[in-house]
Amino acid sequence: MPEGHTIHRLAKDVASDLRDRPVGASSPQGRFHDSAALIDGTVLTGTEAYGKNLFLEFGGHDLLFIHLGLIGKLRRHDLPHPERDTIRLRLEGQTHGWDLTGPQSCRILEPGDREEIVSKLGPDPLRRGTRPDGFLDKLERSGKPIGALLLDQGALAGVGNVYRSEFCFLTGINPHQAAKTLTLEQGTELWDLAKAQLRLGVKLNRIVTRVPAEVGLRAAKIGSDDRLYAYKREGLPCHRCGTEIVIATIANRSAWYCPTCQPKP
DNA sequence: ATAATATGGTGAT
DNA sequence: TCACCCTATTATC
Repeated sequence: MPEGHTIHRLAKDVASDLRDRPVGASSPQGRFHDSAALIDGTVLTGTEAYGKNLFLEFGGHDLLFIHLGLIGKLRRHDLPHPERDTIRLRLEGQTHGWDLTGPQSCRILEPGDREEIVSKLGPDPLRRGTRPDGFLDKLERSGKPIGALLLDQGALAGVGNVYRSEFCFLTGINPHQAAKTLTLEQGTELWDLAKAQLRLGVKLNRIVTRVPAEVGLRAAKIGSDDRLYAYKREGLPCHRCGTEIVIATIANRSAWYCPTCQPKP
């Protein structure tokens, strides 16, 4: 579920449900009980997404940090909530509530913590006014494969394992190619692509890389397995040339690409 | 019933 | 490079 587009979408949706009103906070699962009591009944004063990191501000000063990790979910429910014994944090507004399960992190930050977290991140293409310089600098110097750099949150914040395979496909770049051997034009193309694609991801609340380029927006009805070009498509024919998509391990995770459309230079 | 898997990240080896 | 964390869903016995 969670790449940067998911977190930005959550920041918006949670804000429109709960912002500027007192929020009920609890921890049915128990592990977050004391911290939930701290913010229970206070006003949600703001939400912020930075890459895959989510910050919720309560009472104008308490900052709650959430990172979903691989399996975490933050789900919206009508009230009353359905029962479940794994809810780390439950937030309740007037008409809707949000349940957090399986997060990698969920804690109240101390002063300075937010700055420390954010300072380790590369530019987030979903944040307004952000420039790609930090990403392009890393690209220029890094001997890592581009498929590894795209997953590095310190180089580019918000891209995950689906988008990295898709961006390499869409730019025709082989994911094994060393980042520093790419041209500035290719780096800029990757940045622009990340910006456009993650924005679309926020809008659709899912990753659909095939739609805008080839089919047009109304093709949201496209078969749910045909939304992507490469991710998890090993052995299947490339949507552009018919060659079988192959799988490789890059930066400890699976990456998929078309050996014809994305040849090694 | 048990195992494998998942759009992530950390900390040990 | 690996083991491990957290949960839910699907696949396999």
